[in-house]
Amino acid sequence: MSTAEETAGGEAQPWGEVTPDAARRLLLAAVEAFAERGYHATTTRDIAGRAGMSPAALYIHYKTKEELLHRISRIGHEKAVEILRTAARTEGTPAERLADAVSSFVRWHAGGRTTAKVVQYELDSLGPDARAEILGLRRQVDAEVRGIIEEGVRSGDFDVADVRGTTLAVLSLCIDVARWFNVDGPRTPEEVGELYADLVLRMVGARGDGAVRRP
Amino acid sequence: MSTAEETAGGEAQPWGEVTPDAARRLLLAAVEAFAERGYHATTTRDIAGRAGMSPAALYIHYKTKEELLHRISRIGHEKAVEILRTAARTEGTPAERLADAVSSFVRWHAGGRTTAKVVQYELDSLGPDARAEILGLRRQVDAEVRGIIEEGVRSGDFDVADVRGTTLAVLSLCIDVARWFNVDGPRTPEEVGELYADLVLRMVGARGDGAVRRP
DNA sequence: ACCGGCGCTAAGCGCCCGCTCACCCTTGCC
DNA sequence: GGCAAGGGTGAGCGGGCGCTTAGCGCCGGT
Repeated sequence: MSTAEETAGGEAQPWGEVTPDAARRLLLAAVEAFAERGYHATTTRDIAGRAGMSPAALYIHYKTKEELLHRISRIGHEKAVEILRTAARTEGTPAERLADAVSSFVRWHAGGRTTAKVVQYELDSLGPDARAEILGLRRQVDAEVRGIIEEGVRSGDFDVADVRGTTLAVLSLCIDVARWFNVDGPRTPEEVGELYADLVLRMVGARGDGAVRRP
Repeated sequence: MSTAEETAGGEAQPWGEVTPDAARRLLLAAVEAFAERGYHATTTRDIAGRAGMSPAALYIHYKTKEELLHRISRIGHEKAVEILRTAARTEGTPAERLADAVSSFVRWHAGGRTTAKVVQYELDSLGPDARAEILGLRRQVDAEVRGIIEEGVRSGDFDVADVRGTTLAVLSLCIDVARWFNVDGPRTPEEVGELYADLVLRMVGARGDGAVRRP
């Protein structure tokens, strides 16, 4: 009713749901710092400083430094599940849905590289409980992609020998974008998304898509 | 002349070239600790403890904690270049050489996951000079794979629209194995290597390999 | 038998970490 | 205007960090 809830276009700004404004600024500062230097190398003083506050202010909104990472990780993973679920539920052939899933997932990793890096690579910095919770979300991510591939195999659109292994490889390819993508590099997130969608369609042996393969 | 220099089989034990025995034990302990907890979360006391020595002993063989990471990273990257160079220089079709490069590179990441994790994911923990040196080795890694793909395109064996982007994707796929591979999981490094070689041949549109694609 | 030197340790220095606490402004309600 | 409440601050705590230093035991050479 009040502020910043609209998801009109599709992405809007990602952290609209974090409600006290100071808490959001702190979270955003933490994302930047964690992405640049890693969780363990980031100090609470650094996070507070980036948010324009004193070190003590952090502990009004978050119990510990780890809670910051936990919150970031959960929100990020929920977004990832949402992206893949949306692609999986649209209408179209398995090939179209897989291409949609891969290109939007890659766009998210490339465009929001800062967030994605923290979400994908700082999992081990969480304690056992938080870690276990996040692993549940990762299983959902895997299940969405595997579902599309399985359906393509059943319908004969895909030719895949090892469905679980190929699913893993497809996700791995998308996730690793967060490691190497460079905002100042030669490619836009959209271009990488398209390239990767083509590559993945080839990986699953999709008929009649991507490259010229019609006799 | 004296000890442990033979590379007979191909891999032997990886750290044979680190000469004072205590220095090698420290390096091995550092690899384990960095892989488990990350560079910044690892203490020099932990490294020395794993090697069965006092904290001060570390500084007899290494100037700083960062020098340990630097040494590990350089040795690992040199091994990576060597693996790819060997595959690129063998005789055979581009498809055979690419499959060889991918499967052996993946085997290295999966089998030596501990080392590979440190080598591939702790680059940013190095200082600017060491980082720049390692980036040079990474450029060699990229060049080896790109060379094979370019040759396959020239000979008409491969069908690739974006050579640089595809090279990046192939390497990315292999490297990310170090993140997810689980020694207690269902796949051996050899199996993953074969699966990935097939997937990569499909990515480059190789004719007459891997899956049934003959009319 | 002596001894120089190397590999190693016990102790500890100075620093900065995550986090706490006592207190202070601002704001909104009566 | 009084005042409770909540967001914010300055100072600082206990502790663990990377790294140093003084000195000890062992070992090969003569």
